[in-house]
Amino acid sequence: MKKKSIPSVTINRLSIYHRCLEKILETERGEELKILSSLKIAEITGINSAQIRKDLAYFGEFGKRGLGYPVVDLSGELKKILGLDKKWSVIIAGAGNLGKALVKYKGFQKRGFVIKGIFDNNSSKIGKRLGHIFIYDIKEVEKFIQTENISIGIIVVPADSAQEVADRMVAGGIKAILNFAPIHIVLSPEIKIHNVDLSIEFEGLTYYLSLC
Amino acid sequence: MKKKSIPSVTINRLSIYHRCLEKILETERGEELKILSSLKIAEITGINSAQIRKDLAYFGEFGKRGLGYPVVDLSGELKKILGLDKKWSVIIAGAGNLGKALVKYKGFQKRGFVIKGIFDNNSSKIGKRLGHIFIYDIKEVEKFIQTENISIGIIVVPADSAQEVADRMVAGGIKAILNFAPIHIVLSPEIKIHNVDLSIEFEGLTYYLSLC
DNA sequence: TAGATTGTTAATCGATTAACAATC
DNA sequence: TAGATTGTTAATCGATTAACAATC
Repeated sequence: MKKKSIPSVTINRLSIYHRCLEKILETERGEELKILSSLKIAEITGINSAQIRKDLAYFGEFGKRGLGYPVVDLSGELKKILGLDKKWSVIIAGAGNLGKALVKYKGFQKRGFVIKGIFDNNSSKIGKRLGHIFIYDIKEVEKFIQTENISIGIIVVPADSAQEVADRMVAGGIKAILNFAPIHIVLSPEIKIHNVDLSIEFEGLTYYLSLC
Repeated sequence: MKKKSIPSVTINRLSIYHRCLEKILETERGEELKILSSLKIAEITGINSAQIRKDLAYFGEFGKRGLGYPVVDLSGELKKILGLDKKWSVIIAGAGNLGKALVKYKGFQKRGFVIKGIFDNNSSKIGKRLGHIFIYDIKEVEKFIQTENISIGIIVVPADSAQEVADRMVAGGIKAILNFAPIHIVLSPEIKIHNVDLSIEFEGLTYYLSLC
């Protein structure tokens, strides 16, 4: 709860720093790399070292001058800042291929995300399971969010129904949405929405290839 | 081949404009919306209208003053700019869940992307198919890229092997990579690489949720 | 202490947006 | 013509990076 608001790119980079440190803790069994300079982190992540120090300075003084940042401590601090010290309940709207891939995605458990249910409007899917997760009728999503205390909704439905699904989620009380549907969803500003748009990524590449 | 280099966020937004226009052409059967003002596009996409005009102005004068932008013409121009008037051959490295979802992803055909092969190092997968696409040994990827003239490689292997796979792709002559592995891949600068990082997106949401 | 690296300020860079003359 | 919207300039905003005093 800082005064000056923190750029969202900074938060994105905190994720990268955190992952970098976690990896070091996993592999190098603690001994050698007790401490890491911003220059060393820069080398691993490809991010400018001044940027790293500035990003971290938004949240406190985690470093030791002349030495660097203690790996264990900083990793723990970042974990707390990013809310990865808590468990988060998640639902997925859309029992398609991408929904399936997300259900099986290993990174979720690792970060304390628990997928509580999948929702779809296709009656041939409702009542079945995807992985080990039950598929419910999308009409039940509002009630489910309330009773199961869901924090995060993932939208992997077609663009046409994405706005409607998002509205349902918000009506149920969801606070954050990750949207994979290629459409601009409008919600009241206190709901956090992030968009992942694969087409944009691909078309950035084809634009570049066309120049050659 | 413009002189002043164009911001990559501008290219991303061109994708959004293009998609917006295509959708209008699909739904409104041509009649009413022959022309669209930047203000109207702004309304649909959520992007500032001055921004839209500026983005388009990098590439030419597509609008009619007093009226707006002709939908069909502008859509065609954007299609050309983004290289979507050509076919692009693609390979996927990693026959996991995400690879599977990508193989089945409808948006590919629509944009002229043709998936020519999938590559993995798991001998129990090699020789089988994912969807209708054959799975090859990752060791053959260099040769395959050369002989099949592949332009785009998609990396959906674990972080540990991503750099190695990328190096192989580049050795084969690939020019653009879309990387889903959560690691910083280093390549010579003429190779275009875009990263899609799901963890970062999620952790942006949990950071926000933790503030509440 | 001398050497190294942080935390932070100031300079730079680049992107967004407002404003308006040009013009359909 | 009068009204509307583009294309473009100028102003604003914000993010990145260099530089360095503070300090371990």
